[in-house]
Amino acid sequence: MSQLLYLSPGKREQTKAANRLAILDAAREVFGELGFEAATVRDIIRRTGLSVGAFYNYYRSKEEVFDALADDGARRFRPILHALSARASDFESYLRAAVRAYFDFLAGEQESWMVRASAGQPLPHARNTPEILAVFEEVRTVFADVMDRGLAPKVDLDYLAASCIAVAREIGDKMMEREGADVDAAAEFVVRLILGGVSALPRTRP
Amino acid sequence: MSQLLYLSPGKREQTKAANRLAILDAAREVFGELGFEAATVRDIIRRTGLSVGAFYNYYRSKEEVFDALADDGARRFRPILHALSARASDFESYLRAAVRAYFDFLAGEQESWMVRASAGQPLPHARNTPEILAVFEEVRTVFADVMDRGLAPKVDLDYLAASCIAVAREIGDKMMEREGADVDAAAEFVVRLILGGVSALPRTRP
Amino acid sequence: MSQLLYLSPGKREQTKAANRLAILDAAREVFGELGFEAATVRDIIRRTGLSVGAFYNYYRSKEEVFDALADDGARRFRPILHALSARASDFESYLRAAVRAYFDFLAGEQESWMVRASAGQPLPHARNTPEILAVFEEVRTVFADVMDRGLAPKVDLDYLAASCIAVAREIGDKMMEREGADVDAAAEFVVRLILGGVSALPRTRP
Amino acid sequence: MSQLLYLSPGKREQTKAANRLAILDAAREVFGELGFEAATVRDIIRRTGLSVGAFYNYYRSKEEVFDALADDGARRFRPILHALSARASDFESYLRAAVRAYFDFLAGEQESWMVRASAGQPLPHARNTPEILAVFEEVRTVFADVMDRGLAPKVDLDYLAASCIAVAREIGDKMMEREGADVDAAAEFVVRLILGGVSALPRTRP
DNA sequence: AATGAATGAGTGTTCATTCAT
DNA sequence: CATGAATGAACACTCATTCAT
Repeated sequence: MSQLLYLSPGKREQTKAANRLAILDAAREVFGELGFEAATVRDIIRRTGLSVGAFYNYYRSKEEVFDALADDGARRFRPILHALSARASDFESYLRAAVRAYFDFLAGEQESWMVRASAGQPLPHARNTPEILAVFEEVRTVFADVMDRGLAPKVDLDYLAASCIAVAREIGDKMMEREGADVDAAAEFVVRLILGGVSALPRTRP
Repeated sequence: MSQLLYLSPGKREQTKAANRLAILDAAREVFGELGFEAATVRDIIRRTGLSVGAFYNYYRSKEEVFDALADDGARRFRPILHALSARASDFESYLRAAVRAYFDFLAGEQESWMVRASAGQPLPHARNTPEILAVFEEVRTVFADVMDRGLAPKVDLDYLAASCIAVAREIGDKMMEREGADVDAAAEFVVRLILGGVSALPRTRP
Repeated sequence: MSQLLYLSPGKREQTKAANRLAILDAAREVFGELGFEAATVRDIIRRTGLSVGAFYNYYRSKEEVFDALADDGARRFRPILHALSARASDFESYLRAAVRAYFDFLAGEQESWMVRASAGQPLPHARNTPEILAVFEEVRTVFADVMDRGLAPKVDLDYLAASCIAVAREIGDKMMEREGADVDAAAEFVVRLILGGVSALPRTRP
Repeated sequence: MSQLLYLSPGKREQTKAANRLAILDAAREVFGELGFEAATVRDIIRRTGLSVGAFYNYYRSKEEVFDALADDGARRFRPILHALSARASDFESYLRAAVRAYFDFLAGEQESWMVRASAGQPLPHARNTPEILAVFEEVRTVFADVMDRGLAPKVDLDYLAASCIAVAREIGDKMMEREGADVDAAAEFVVRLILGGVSALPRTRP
């Protein structure tokens, strides 16, 4: 009655991985465009050509893809940041490199976002890609390290990290919204603001 | 007209106003905790002890409370900001006052938020109270004005405003999360960071 | 605290009757335009300037006004029909008079209907004014009487009455829908159809 | 593509078709008994044993089933009527055949109706199955054709068609309400009434 | 009596998730 | 493993009806 088409085990694994990735990519787009709540599982699988059922073969819930996205983002951005921090000889050059890396990451990540933004759609009610969230965590860690190594003055770490991330993120978004995003100018803006700010900040007592 | 007038409109109006406010407050909390999409009308009215129907007696839709919230926030914060900007003689004193005002506003606004934050609930998927959004708009306007009056160097207005708001917001949140929020220290941090940063920023060609 | 405006008892009764009638009239319009289900109590009282509460002072439910409407219609049409049947000397003249009376009644009743019909609105999903229903019952009774008095051949009473009513109603509606309703022509059509039909009908065995 | 094909599509398609039909049947009943507005989607699916969700798997809205019902009715009755009109050599035989066909259609359609009618339920507030509406349109068309071919005298087409339909429908209903419906007698009644009536009708000037 | 805010069951519809095929 | 129909809890919103004033 029912006929099975067998694939070589290698091929099988390959398709599995491909499907997993396809779902992840689709989810990234959809969550970016619609936000977590508004996005539906069907929105996601529609872009993959798979079936609803298949989705649940790879991820146990909508929430799980969301989280997987975070892991994925972090996994891909962390090495970049670490390499930079290892190579860094002073705070300024590290910061500049990190901001650039972040903006590039952003630009690569958010091709979908640009479509929406330039289409002037009525901004969705929710945002905050899980990837970005993960990156936040990463940045904070690296920042602590940089400070430990004496490359930056000891100021309120939590506040500074939060500020840097906030500014980078905000300017990043603003940059993306402008016609013909000028990554260099935006990065320069962020770096100078932070650098100037840090030098004026009250030192923490060790 | 056959009309009996029961003249205790005071009490009636009173409860009406109270209910309207109760719904607004509850909505502020719920939207803050859950985001617009995830928040349900029932979530809101549950905190007021009213009925579903009552909600729709006061607001025509979920969207309308959301907007009312924005109006409310803007209406209450705008005058404060305007007064400050009128009184300001230099950028530093204006900025310090504005940040303080914002933090106080935040502290008043978000008693509910603290409950949630300390309860360690499983991070909500969306945030961004409409009130905050309205304040954003206001701040940007005032900033432009301050710059026009020559109280601050002419730098990329959009980027600067966005940065200030982002930093203030982020530090504000972080401050609220800490035990025994030190408003003074937080404000000082923000002011110095911005001020130091601005002085290092590239001037825009007029 | 609460102040009562007293009216003379006469006036009081007058307003009560007026309100009762106002509700009835409004209900006639609304049911005609929207149908029973789609019509809301608020639709009705909105046209009277009264309050929701007042509605329930006069009628216990939406259904009750609907029924009251039927009673009202019957009460007003019955005497007309009876007078005609008393005066009638032969079936043809009775029928002609009755159809005319019905069409006039219809025309008077349904000024509201015409508005809707001519506005080409997308026909509502339900109709059947209770008034019409009551008239149906009345007509059947009179018909039986006419037949008993030997003014019409004895045919299947139920079927004949039903047929006459159906035709009169249908042609009445169609007539109302046409530009510049020609009551005479429509009545003549109905009368001749029925009369010609009756003469061809199989007699019932007494 | 990694694809397993379970080849028992017959059963799947079978249940799907059955469900689609079940919903249609249930909708016919419910709309007939309650009218479009009063009928709820839940009323419909309750009779199928399916879930609310299933309903929306087959029809996109309550309105869509309603329309589907019309299509269905027209689709099934049109061929019958057309065949008759093609075969007809004179008006009388055509009319008789058409009335019979209509009554048979009615009888087949409305098994559910009988249950309700005999149960003496508190008369529904609205009726008019979309199927019936569709049939109306069909009949009018065929009638025009018959008249064009000279099989019937040229009288006010609109009025005649409306009358015939009204009579047939009314007598059909009445017939169904009687114990042991006598289709022959009812049809004969209608045919004679119409035929006799038509011969007495005023001719329209061509 | 008149008023209009309060109530809550009920409506159409969506969507995450399950499960027979 | 893939599929997509089935499920039902949940949602935003409506409305007949009640009741404190």
